[in-house]
Amino acid sequence: MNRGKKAITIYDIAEALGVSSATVSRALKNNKSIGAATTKAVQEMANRMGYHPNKMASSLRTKKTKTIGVIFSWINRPFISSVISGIEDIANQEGYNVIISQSNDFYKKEVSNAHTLLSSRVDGLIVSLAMETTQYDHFNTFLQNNIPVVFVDRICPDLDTDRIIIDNFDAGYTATKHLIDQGFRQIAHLEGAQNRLIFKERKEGYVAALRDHGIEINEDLILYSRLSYEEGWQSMEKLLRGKTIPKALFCSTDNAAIGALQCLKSKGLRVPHDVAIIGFNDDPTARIIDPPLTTISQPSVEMGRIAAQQVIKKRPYNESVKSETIILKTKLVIRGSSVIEDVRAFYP
Amino acid sequence: MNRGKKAITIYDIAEALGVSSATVSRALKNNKSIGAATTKAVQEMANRMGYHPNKMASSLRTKKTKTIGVIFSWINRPFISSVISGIEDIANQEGYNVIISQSNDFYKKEVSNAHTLLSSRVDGLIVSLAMETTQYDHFNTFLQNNIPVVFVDRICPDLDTDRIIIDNFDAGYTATKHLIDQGFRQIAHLEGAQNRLIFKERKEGYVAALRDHGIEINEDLILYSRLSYEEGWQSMEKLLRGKTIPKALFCSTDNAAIGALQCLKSKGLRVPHDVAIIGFNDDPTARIIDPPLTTISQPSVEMGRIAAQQVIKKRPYNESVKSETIILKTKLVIRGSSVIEDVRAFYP
DNA sequence: TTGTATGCGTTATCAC
DNA sequence: GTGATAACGCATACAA
Repeated sequence: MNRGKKAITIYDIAEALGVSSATVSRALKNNKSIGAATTKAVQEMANRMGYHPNKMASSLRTKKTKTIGVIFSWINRPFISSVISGIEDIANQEGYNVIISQSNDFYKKEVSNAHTLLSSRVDGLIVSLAMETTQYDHFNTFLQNNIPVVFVDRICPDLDTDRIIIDNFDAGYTATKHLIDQGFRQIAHLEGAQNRLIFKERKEGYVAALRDHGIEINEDLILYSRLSYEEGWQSMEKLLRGKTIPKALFCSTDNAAIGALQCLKSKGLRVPHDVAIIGFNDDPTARIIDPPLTTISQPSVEMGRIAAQQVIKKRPYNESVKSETIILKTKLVIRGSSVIEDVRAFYP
Repeated sequence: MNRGKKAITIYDIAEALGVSSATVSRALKNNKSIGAATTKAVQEMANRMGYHPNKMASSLRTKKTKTIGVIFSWINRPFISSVISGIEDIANQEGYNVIISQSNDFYKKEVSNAHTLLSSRVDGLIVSLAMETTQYDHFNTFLQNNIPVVFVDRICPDLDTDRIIIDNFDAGYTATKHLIDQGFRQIAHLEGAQNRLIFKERKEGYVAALRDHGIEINEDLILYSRLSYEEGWQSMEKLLRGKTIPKALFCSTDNAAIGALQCLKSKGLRVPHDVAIIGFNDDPTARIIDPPLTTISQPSVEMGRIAAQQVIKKRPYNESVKSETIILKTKLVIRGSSVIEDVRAFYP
């Protein structure tokens, strides 16, 4: 089988059956104007001949591609790959394809990805912004052409589009309050890039919780980084060298929290007895580390599903609803890293 | 901006410039038969008008979609999402789109995904088989139509296609030998579905290593499961209730290994002193758990990159090379879970 | 209930 | 160098 046989078209089926291509086209879509017998004959023949409809041709004609474009920073991160899994789930159910691209947190790559997806004439776009991005022109063409854009997690405050998010302020507040409730008052925070709303709001929640409980904000206890494992470790070292060593720590990612935790362990300090820790995301590592990490869990797969549903079910803009912001619930998962009486359960 | 303006075409540019659409088409592709001045004018106008080429039309005409289809079991797993990240990386570099679908380890979904991707007329296919799959007809159409199919990790032994794999036998052998070298002789194994080659070969490596060192195979020490965290835990419990309690354990996934490890810890047993453990994959959890898990690491991102390169660069079948099997190196990452003199480093 | 004819936006084959 | 035109495979308005 050396030469590629060329793909079967509706014309081939039509010829084999002695009917017109129009009839075949209709019969394949179960158009009721076609007789039951013909319809059956066409579909059987299509099967027998190994027909696979050409999506390009159909899309060109109907101007619908049944394709969702996706742009995320990195797809190999627990939270993000779960969101994508959710997107793919619904898309598949609804007969949509998903084209995935990653920005690697670069503005330029995000723009280029957006252009590519525009050329692919996606029917909708799901985006979580790159760390760098502060300009949003590359999404305008989508909006102008009435292609629904849904932001997930790292949203765009300036654009009036659908958004699927969690209440990051509330989550930050809850996490910090939990530490306060355990009796801690010197509470540090590892913050992320403040031009991304999620990190800004988590920090604001932290600050508000302290304020509400009469605890003064100590800027020395707030450290900025990109919140990787390594940076979590380094930040902890910096904190340990500081004037006031915190008794507790709220981190805006699990990675940073776990880095900090390992740093403490490496120096013979105990968690939570010397420093209590809370992370953010509930990555698989969180329940595995010893002590297991208290953290904020987000419904990642669900976020993806909802995002896909929004894109697919989206009403046209000229109806009453212009854009929707859907806020999902988070959960404070309390584990050993923040609670002194260590009732730690190994089993999930 | 309520009504969607319809997308710009080469005709719009042609009209604006008073040239023909053919000239525009050529100029946009930097065809040298077009004068430098015209070319420049066209490209500038295209930019100014916000032109984005319609991929559907172009694909229909050229019969090339510049799209790679991908089928994996689940995309939210560390190893797999890294492979995909690698694929996307190269694809992006080469101007290809990536359409992702997951089989959820179901045969039926894999077949349906394959059909969808066929309809999308992907220029190539990258697959890692579902757990269930034992029939491979759904890939034949691709091969007959000369669409390159590359299997990654979970390959198809019956189909003559490109493959990107690791030497699972060697890895299983190396892992087991490492345990033997530490002085262990009662070594158990948690195996996966034997109809997937990767698990079969890992087990065969384990068996061979034991044989080569004069250790008898004890079938009671070989337990089958789907190798999840929970199943790893349960398998460990079963082993602990057995006649001969193993001194060491080689698991075909990190998840199972970590489940087993946590089970031991929950019962007050110590790793590696009571039971030494080795996993497989080097998931992020492996270096985080206490003690850190000795495991086999695979170059996951690299596997993805190579798979994408194979798909894109693929020579036509009528040249001399028909198919290639690329075997990548694995590495035994030795950590605290398998070595008694616990020189454990917390820092990566 | 079915057939005919046209166009979707590109590219490629001719011709000039 | 550039222009006219056909063709890719499908869906649909209009006829019959």
